[in-house]
Amino acid sequence: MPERTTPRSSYHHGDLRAQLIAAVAELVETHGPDGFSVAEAARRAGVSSAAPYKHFKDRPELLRAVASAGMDRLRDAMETAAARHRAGSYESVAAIGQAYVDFARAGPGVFRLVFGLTEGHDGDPHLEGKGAACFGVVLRAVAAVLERSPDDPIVRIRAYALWTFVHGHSFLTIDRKTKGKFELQDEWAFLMQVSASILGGH
Amino acid sequence: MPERTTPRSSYHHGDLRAQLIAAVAELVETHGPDGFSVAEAARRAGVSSAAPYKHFKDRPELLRAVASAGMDRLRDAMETAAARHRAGSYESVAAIGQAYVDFARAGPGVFRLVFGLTEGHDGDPHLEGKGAACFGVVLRAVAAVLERSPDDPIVRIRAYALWTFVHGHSFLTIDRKTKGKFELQDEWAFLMQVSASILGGH
DNA sequence: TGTACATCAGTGAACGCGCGTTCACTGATGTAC
DNA sequence: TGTACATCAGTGAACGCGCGTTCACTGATGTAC
Repeated sequence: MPERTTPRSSYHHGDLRAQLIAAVAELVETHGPDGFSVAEAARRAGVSSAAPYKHFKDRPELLRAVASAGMDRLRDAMETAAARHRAGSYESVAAIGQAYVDFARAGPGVFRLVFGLTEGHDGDPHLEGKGAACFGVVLRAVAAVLERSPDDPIVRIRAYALWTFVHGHSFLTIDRKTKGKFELQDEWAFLMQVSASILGGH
Repeated sequence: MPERTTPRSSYHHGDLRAQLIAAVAELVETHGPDGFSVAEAARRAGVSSAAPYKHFKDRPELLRAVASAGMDRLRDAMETAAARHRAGSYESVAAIGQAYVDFARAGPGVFRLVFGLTEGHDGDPHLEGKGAACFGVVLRAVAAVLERSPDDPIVRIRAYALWTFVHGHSFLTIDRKTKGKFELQDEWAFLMQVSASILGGH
């Protein structure tokens, strides 16, 4: 449906920037991280193909904005999930993992984009900062479980192992690589079990 | 360097199919899974832009061939790595993981392609079969450690957990998401430790 | 061994297409007086 | 409250580009006799 959802009443749009980001996110979902065009995004926002350039310098900048917005939503989801459980519980850690996987499943294209944007624009400090914020959520949860500082190397390596694991599960899930090999019955139990086996050992 | 490496002597090329696959693999490394064109691949092989169509129906078929070749190399690397250690040892499992990570690091673009080709051409049975073969390598190694059948659900879930973990580490590594968060000192020790903690529990 | 011919793997020119981006423009908005 | 004007966020036409794919073709190769 390449129609804009809310027809514009006035000459000025008022919300174009956000709507372009949303349109690109949709396109990325259906056509992959490179399968969008500025033109198509403009079309979906009900605007001429030149309009986006009032808000974004060029195509890459628009794409980065989409990734950035995705990172924000991810961190938000992780924090909300963690807050629903007692700090220091395995559940709080598993819940972060579950939020992560759910985020990936809800928008595989944006998920891939968020983590695959290394191509070309390596080391955008803005994006890197947001990525670090996400890891911070995991770090604090793990620190609470282990009753250690988030800066403790042990906390860091365990947090990384957990992240790695959830990240891999997310990717394999959205890429349907589990098909025919392995059918996961109870994802929550799986997350709890692996969290425990990574955090439980000494 | 968009030059072909071995200048063609005769009118017939003799090795075009393989050389196109190699050229696309290179392009995918530098420009991402969608950043290649049939035209550029032909140019690199020193051939007219129509020539590839003698070997591949269309662009997607060429891309699938690249993914397929990548899968072959990956399975090969895993099998070779496993064979270097005693069957049933943690080392054999960690070695498979190391081969996997090394493969990803050696060609991040192709690695991403191999696992991200879900877009559009879902469920290519040929590719799915090769994926299953890769998982089979892990499955057999884990079965040997646990002294159980590869069909045992416990073996399957542990193998999946391991795969997940190595897959995630591979992605985070090639996407440089570890930068500033966590510097892995000894990857082999890391792989051994996590293998043990996933396989060692009961 | 020589020749006729079918087949194969290339050529190169051409097509239509959609894209990214620029440009001079114009309608709407907000603010200073 | 009214008006002049700067600024902002759009328009729409145009550009050059490279791509995917097709087509009629041709040179090289292998095989049957």
